[in-house]
Amino acid sequence: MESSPERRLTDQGRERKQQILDAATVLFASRGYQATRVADICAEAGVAKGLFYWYFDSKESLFADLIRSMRLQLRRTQGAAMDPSTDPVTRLRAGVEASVRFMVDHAAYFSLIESERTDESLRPVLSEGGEIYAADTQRVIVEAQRAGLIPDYADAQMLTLGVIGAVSHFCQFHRNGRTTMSVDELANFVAGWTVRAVGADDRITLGG
Amino acid sequence: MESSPERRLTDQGRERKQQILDAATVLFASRGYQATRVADICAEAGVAKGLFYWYFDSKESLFADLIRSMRLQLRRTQGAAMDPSTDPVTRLRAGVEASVRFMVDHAAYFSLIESERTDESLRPVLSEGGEIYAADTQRVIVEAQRAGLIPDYADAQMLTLGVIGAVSHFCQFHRNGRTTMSVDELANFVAGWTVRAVGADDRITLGG
DNA sequence: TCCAAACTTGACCAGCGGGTCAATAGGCTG
DNA sequence: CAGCCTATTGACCCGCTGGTCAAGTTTGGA
Repeated sequence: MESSPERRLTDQGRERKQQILDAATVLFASRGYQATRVADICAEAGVAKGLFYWYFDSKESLFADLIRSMRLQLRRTQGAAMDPSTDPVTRLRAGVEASVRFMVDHAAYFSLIESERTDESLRPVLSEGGEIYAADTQRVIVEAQRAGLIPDYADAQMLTLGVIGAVSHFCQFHRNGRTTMSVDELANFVAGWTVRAVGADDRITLGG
Repeated sequence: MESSPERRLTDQGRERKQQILDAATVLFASRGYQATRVADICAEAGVAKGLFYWYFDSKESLFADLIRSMRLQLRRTQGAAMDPSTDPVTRLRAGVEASVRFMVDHAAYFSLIESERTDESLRPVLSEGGEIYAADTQRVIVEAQRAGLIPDYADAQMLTLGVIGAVSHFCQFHRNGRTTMSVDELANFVAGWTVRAVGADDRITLGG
């Protein structure tokens, strides 16, 4: 019931908190949120159960912490990915590749998000972001359509959904071991896939 | 502990069982498997708790029933949609459209599958199929590659994953209300998307 | 009409799991 | 050293939930 808004954590305290956070990440990712017991987290972190509630208000609050911290990281990384001086299709390609790499690197996080997407009690935390990515992507696509690089017979919004979905799905397959491609190959393949799907394919002289 | 392999169900019995199945479907879809209590299912179905265990061995066994029956239906539907006398790309298109329609029609089921994908205890049941579906799709793609309708610069397996992923994520977006397309529009759009992504695009005279 | 099997009920049970708490140790500051 | 705050423990609590059971009702068939 404690854990007031501001409580001074010593170095050791911060370390312990992170330790619990890490343990939770691992377990959440492999079993999902619901199926992971607070006792499991504590065991994994090697601390007593009471300590969990010294650092977190509840299991759910820890989850929220986790998600928020990840989103921060993702936005930072993504921002650096696309060179604004290049044409929109190139940027789209670069963005997709960067996203794939990031998602593969942080597989545990994304596995977690994926699995708890429909959990009612967690929905607010999960949906509070996400639209941002969509907006970023859609902007590039619209720009490409204006430049005539993507035919506009399809709704930009649908194309955006497709791109986002493709990235997340291919990464999911990669996590599940359904493909053994290296990260580089995967990133390249997904980029090609989305560019083609979006109708911006510039292959003309491609062959077997 | 009962529910022997063979027990004669009367008409009323079958009806009741279906009733419970239906109630479970609704609740699972909206709250997920873990968060749905057996008591909730019984309340929704309007029967006493004991009756649940007259028709099912356990909560998990009911879940398995649900998944298996749905997979059967999907495969039947898809098979019926693809006319073997047509070329592989046309068949791919038809299969995708049929799948989209089916998934939209049975949104509740697929929402369920999506949400419980990473649940450890449910993984066996969930993954036991799926490969069949993938194999069906991959066969068509390979055929198309052999016929020269799809360039073979890409691995057929990856293209297959892409198709399956696209169908399921577009349907997911539809369930979540991220798109307001009608089913017909959606099916058509997804078919176009996958055909393009796979590299079998035959648009030449398409315009705005 | 009568038996057995199908069906239906709701009280009950056992264990699990999130959360609490009192007690204790350790460390910083005056 | 005294006082206070952080840190840490593990036993304990209690509500919830999957599953059981004994008892009763209905149905189908001989």
